[in-house]
Amino acid sequence: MRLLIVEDEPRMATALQRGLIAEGFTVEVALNGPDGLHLARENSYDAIVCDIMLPGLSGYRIIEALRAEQNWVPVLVLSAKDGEYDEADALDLGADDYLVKPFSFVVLLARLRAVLRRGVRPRPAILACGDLTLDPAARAVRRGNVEIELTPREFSLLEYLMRRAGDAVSKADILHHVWDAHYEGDANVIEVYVGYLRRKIDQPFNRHAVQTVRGAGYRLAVDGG
Amino acid sequence: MRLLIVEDEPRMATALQRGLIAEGFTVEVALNGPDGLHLARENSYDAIVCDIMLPGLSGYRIIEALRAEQNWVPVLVLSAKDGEYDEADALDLGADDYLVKPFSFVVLLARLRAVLRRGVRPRPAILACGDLTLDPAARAVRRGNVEIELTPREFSLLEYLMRRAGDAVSKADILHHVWDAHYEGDANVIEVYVGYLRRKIDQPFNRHAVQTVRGAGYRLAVDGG
DNA sequence: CCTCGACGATCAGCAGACGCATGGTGGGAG
DNA sequence: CTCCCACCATGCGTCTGCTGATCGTCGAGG
Repeated sequence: MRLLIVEDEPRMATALQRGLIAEGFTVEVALNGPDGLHLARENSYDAIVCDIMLPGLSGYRIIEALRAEQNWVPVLVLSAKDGEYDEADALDLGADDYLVKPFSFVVLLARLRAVLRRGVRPRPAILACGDLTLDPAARAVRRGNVEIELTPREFSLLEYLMRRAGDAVSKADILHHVWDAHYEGDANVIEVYVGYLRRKIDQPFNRHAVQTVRGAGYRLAVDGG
Repeated sequence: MRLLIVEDEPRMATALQRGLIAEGFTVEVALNGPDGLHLARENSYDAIVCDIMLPGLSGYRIIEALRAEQNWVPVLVLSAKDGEYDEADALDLGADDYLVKPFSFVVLLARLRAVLRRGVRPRPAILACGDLTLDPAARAVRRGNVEIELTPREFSLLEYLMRRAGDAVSKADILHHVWDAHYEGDANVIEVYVGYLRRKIDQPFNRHAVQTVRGAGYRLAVDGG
């Protein structure tokens, strides 16, 4: 397992490096932001351990840049900040975990292993199908650069369909995940809401973004219609 | 997005439920370990938020049981313990994240979103015979790159034949698997539906993709006709 | 090679299921 | 009170699944 540590404080960097090497990892170290981003771009690591406060380029920007380039390497953030919004921001930018200094080495190890176990699947913080995008954290939907206003129900429905983009999703599934497990009403609500959604997210002269799969349910076009 | 909360303290459970519902999630609650495990087994959640100290069955055991059954639903653990080894244990058992009480709701949300990003996606499983492909998850059939629209019955018939491509499949088998085990009607339906299929999936100037084996049934050509 | 019977293919038609639009109701927030 | 959101009910047009009848084809035996 090959790791990159991005940490500007030399003593911390060295301590981490020693500890992780002792645990059997292959470890490289960058002492500032730009170097860290450069190394992360040029090499393929199994995970990155990254400080937030870095000279030259903050940890936030590094994660943002990597994710924008479709680089889904797991990133574990270290930070002296313990504000809840700092943590939430880092995670919503695409970090995989967040540890507040001072932290225990055992915990770091466990979290590192948890993050490594998940591997490098694409897990964008913002869902996209063609030029249709949905940001779960900001609860925002856009077609290109145009923001689309959705009601809460419409939003949940679209989010669920986008997380399963390309799959045919049955109405029972939709009812369970977007409405409620013991929802008793008519499945007709789904049809109504798909109708609402289409009016808002479809573009003229294109096919529906939400396709009907007769007898099976609905499918969100991977290219967003 | 459908969540399960397993938490024995009623006030905490209710608070979480309210907050998460307000964020647009579909939420169910279990107030003890056995109920939680039961619900997790019977239903399909997008994520589980699980306390560790539970009456009847600890959170550890729940995760362990689910993972042993190949259930990889993302689990976010909550705990009042702050011993570092507890945390390491939970993560190594297959939890996906860990929060120590008291925690910030904003952070819980962000971590939940991070955990939801990866989802559970065993993708491939696309059946192919020559350039004829069938994707059961997407409920899509194509000849080359051209999408072919099939009705539900046509689709299940083709799926069954493709899963047994190259075999001669008897009409009794087809009736059992595509129709119903105790279907009483005329076996002529099969002939009718094979006809429908051929019209849609055969290419001109080629032999039938679904070949007739006189007196025995039908066989799907391995090369797709 | 021809005949005949059994098996398979095709067709038209119908009943019911399905999906969609629309307008209406009710309840909660401001 | 007003607005908006979630949901319900109705009606319509289309599609699907199936039936029953007819037509075509294969192949064994003479």
